[in-house]
Amino acid sequence: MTDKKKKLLLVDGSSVAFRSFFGLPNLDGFRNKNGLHTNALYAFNNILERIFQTEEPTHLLVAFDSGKTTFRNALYGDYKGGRASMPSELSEQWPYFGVLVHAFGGKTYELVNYEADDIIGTYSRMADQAGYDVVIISGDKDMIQLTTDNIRVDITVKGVSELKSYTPDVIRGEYGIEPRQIIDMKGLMGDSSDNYPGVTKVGEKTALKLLTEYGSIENLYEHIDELKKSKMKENLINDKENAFMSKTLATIDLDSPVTLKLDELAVEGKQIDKLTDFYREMDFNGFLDKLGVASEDRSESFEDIHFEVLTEIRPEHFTDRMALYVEMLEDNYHDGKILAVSWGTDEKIYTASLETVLASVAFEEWAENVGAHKIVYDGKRTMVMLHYAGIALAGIDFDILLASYILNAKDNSKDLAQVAQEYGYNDVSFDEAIYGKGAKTAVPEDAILHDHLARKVKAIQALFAQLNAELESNVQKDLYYEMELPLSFVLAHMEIQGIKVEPQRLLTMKEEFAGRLLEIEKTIYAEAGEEFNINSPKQLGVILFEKMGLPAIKKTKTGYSTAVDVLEKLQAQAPIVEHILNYRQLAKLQSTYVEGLLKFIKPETGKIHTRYQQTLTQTGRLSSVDPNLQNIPIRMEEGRKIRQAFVPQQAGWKLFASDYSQIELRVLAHISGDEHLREAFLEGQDIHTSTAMRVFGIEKPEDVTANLRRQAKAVNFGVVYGISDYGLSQNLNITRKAAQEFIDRYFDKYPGVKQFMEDIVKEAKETGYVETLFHRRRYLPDIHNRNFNLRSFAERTAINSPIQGTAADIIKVAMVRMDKVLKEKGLQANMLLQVHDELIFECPEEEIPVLEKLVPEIMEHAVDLAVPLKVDSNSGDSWYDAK
DNA sequence: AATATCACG
DNA sequence: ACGTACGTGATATTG
Repeated sequence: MTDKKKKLLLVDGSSVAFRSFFGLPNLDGFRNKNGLHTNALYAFNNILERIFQTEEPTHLLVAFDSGKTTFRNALYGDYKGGRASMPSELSEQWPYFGVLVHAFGGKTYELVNYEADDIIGTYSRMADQAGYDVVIISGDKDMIQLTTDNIRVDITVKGVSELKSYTPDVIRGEYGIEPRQIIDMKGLMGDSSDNYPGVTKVGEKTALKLLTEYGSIENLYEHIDELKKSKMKENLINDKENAFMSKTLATIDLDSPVTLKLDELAVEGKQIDKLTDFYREMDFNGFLDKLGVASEDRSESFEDIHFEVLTEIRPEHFTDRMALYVEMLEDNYHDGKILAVSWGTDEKIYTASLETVLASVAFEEWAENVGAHKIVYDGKRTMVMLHYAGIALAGIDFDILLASYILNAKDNSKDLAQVAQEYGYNDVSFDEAIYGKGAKTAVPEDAILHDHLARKVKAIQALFAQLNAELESNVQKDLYYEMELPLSFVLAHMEIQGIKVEPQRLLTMKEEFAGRLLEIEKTIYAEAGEEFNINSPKQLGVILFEKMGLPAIKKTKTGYSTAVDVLEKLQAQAPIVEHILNYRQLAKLQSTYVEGLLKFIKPETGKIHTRYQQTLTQTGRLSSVDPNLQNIPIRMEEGRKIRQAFVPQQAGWKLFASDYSQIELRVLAHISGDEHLREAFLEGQDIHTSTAMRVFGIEKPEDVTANLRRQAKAVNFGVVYGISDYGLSQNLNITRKAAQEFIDRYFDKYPGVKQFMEDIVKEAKETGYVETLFHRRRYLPDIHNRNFNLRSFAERTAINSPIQGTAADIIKVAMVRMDKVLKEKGLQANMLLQVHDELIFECPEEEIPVLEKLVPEIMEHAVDLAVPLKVDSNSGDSWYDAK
């Protein structure tokens, strides 16, 4: 029986720490709860993890440089001179690298007067002689001088994400010299980062040529007379001293006075407790979860939680004010499976299986009782889930997720533990730790599941008061209680209601499109002279710009751009271009809308049930997913026909749609108070025509040509987006200079708008955030960024968000009121969809006249602005016809 | 998992 | 000089 061969892993801690820091430059993304930067520690952990797995070392030493000066400074005062000092963001992490290594069961070492290189060199030689395999990890290429048949050196490339292995053979192959000659090479070349000189004008190539011929610096200088007269020879002679000194500096000491014995470097194995403590301190939750034992281990550190698993639910299990949590793993709650339910107060928490809940009258009575107050996490989700279980949840008083989103739209994590942690509550696990992720997702045994749910309920209880108080201090209680929370109930109803879609209409289109696609495909292949994947921008680029020689107008990160604006410019040059544009358009309709929507029609009801994301956008808008019903085609007639498939749920009913006209510009007129913009709306003028008249100095509206109106419209859009000359020039296909002139003229004519833009950016810089009319906040951390791009982006965002956000607020108010009025009036009409500035209803034909009055009434008076709001309405037998 | 493209307001 | 319009989601390809 033979022992496994011993393997020593030597890590240049200082150099790998530096590489870790600069390889993961996302400083803001990696900070723990105390504000400590953790990016380098995170990357360092990754590299340790990886080399442990791939190398399986029996021994480990991580060496660090010690202090500023070493014996090399005695030799050459400027050694490593001129180096920028360590950034504070890295130095604050420095003390923790050792802690991490020790938690991994490894030793660290540093030695006064010596560099990490020398420690590593010394141990590598000791181990080599003792018959170990040795692997060295460093970011410093000088280290490859240490390679032997038993010593491999891995150098980090691209941060720390990749390692390049050096062995004597690799060095011979790459440089044509032996490892021991590396120091001669460095001696001749010098090293700019370590700041030693070498020989003037001698770089890697020359050095290698000389070494292949003469073998070493010593031998070279012995034969220096044999060299032909040249500038290089002169330099060699002049810099002889430097050459020898540099060689010495490059030479790693193999006999430094280290004190640890090889045996003492044996790996002790991961110290799970230390590692857990470390990860917890750094907030490395992903690593905690990966520890495997972590969830158990973590829950040991949790405070004990007392809860009761009920098998029979009775009225005494409920009191007035309780937290409620319903668990489901699927994102899409329209067809997921409830795993279990938990509810409780500060004193008492219960959990129960779905079966138990369904078998109980008491639960349903409590859940449906508006007077029984509930605090939840993601109320809309909870309502829809329970709806499918036959329970009409009512009485939601507070929604933790919704509140955290209002307090900071960045807090839109699905995970309760994430939100809890941000508010300093840590007694609850991340879902990933309990259920795993990806293919490994699994439901744990009941004991763990119920414990997890009980902790969630406890967290919900614990967070309520704090979040509520923060809403209060931000003056956001109205926004929350009057708008967002009631809206979440309205949205739940809309999602449950769904919209009916005729599969037959889509299937007919599918067949037609398939035929036409095939035809266009054939034409394109013929014109290209070969078959290729038209859907691949890469392959298409090769055909258009290489094979056919069309001019490449724009490039992307990965190659030629083949986007519409590019293709449109090439249209005249080759007929294939137009065919590609047609193909693209049809392929998009086919895959995303025809086939895509068909997949979402519920067979039982013939309806599509989207989900609105109420806690996602940074501006306060909703978004729609699975499927997205907010981007159904309308601009092109071809695509618009998709809307013919969207119909009322029963015969004799109609679809009814109302949309705000120019709501964002009206909002701008209000919040900027600009006199001329306000006047235009008050007088009911066509806003783009009015802008054209002012900006282009035209007297009469009838003199504004279609083209001038188009340009004015682009300027108006630009204003809302936080205009820039470049953006406008791109949009209008004009020069930057011309675009700038438009902007100057606009600001000249609308000074209130200009003032607003300046003021709002100033406000953002002072407070760090901007607000809508209803106090919805958007924080702009980049507003002070030194990076021009990031700062400019933040400035444009400061302008756009209050406008887009106020418009979003307004339609939300309208939705809440609309829902209420429909109920009060006992109408059968259902609100089905929201598309940012538009609401879509279905109703019996006879209710159409009612809606025609009622909906614009509510929408136009959702808020009182300095300009009127205007709403246009239409109805028809399909969404297509409600135009 | 990232990138390019394109659908909407 | 810097390099861009604001806000989203779905699909297909490719590394």
